[in-house]
Amino acid sequence: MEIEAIINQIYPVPEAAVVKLKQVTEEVTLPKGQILFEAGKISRNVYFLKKGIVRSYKFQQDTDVTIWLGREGDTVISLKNYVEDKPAYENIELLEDSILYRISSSDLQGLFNEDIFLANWGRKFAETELIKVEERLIARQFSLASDRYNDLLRDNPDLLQRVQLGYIASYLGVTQVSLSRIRSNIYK
Amino acid sequence: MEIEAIINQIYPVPEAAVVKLKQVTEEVTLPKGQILFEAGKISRNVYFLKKGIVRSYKFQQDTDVTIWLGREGDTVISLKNYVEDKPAYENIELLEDSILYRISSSDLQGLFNEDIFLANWGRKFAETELIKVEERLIARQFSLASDRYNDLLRDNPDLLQRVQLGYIASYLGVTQVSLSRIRSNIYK
DNA sequence: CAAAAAATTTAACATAGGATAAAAAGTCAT
DNA sequence: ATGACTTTTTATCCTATGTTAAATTTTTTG
Repeated sequence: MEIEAIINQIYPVPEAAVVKLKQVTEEVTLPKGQILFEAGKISRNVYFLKKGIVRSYKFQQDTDVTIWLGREGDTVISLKNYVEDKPAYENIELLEDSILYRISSSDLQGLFNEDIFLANWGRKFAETELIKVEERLIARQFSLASDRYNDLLRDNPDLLQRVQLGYIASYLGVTQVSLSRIRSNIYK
Repeated sequence: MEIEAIINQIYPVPEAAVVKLKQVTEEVTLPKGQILFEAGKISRNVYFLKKGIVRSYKFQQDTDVTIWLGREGDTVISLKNYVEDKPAYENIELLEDSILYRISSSDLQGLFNEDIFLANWGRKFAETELIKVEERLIARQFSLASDRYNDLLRDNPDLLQRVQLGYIASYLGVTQVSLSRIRSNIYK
């Protein structure tokens, strides 16, 4: 997915704004396993995924919980870095060899303060992500793990192909064993 | 809490921008029980809470789940209305007689497109809310209901005073009965 | 202030999903 | 291909939390 398409899919902006963004964007190819963000550290970068898949996870109390999965066209940031300039609470790694567009946070910040279209573009990005996360929080409350699995299967079948089940499990909010049970249809 | 303080607490903006916002702001006093947003409907307003308390909730499968609780200084919006101009999925009601600042979405939208400071202010608002929701989602995974209750007790003791426990329960992601058990310290 | 209504707690029982461990299946390197 | 390692499934047992209903307590209202 090309950078221009990614930008306009988040929120359409005039060509001039796209050009400004492209000027500070660098394309990088990185191998599977590469860590983009590390818990406890500050990274001054933002990425867009041209090709590949990415996992954000948190390690706590001996468990590894997947917070988010990203694919082509998604924006990869560590919220604490991006919003508050503070150390990340999560790790973000590449699950496949990937091609990414990289922008430094300070360049992006500079553009936000200088171009109103980009400022509104950044606003839309955060707003859209906000809805997604709120919907996930609500789904945890209203639906069974098996329903959440079936929803994922319906809406994002490719994720299930490309991401190992242990990661999917905690993304859905259950243990791997439990997800395995769900899949084998003990329930339903 | 005065409108100027609310605005600058979200993200500081120049006085000129505050003035623009204030020009389109109206102060309204509304009684307890008043519905600000209704599921399935579009409302073209945004509110800031000067005084009072507010609850956002969703009714589904015979259960009423509290999504969010707001108090003095908080911004009250329906995400689907605000971001996508679509019908709300939640209801939002006043839990106390309240005083609010009201702005029409179209006025706000107009300011976002005209004033870069306000556009970035709107961006910061969404970003900050995004972090809060993501942290709640993560807490659901890592902590027991009793821990989440104790965290709320520590960080927001006033909410527990002002909001009935049935609402608090689903906000924490448990049933009222379960919260009652937690409080009576069967656990811990 | 008494009656009615609403909110909270308590009790008894049920279950989705967690924990641990072992078996099976799949992947990778030599 | 063969063995080593990783991932997924299966099995057993267990617990936090759900469900329903009844008993209290608190709040509201005539």
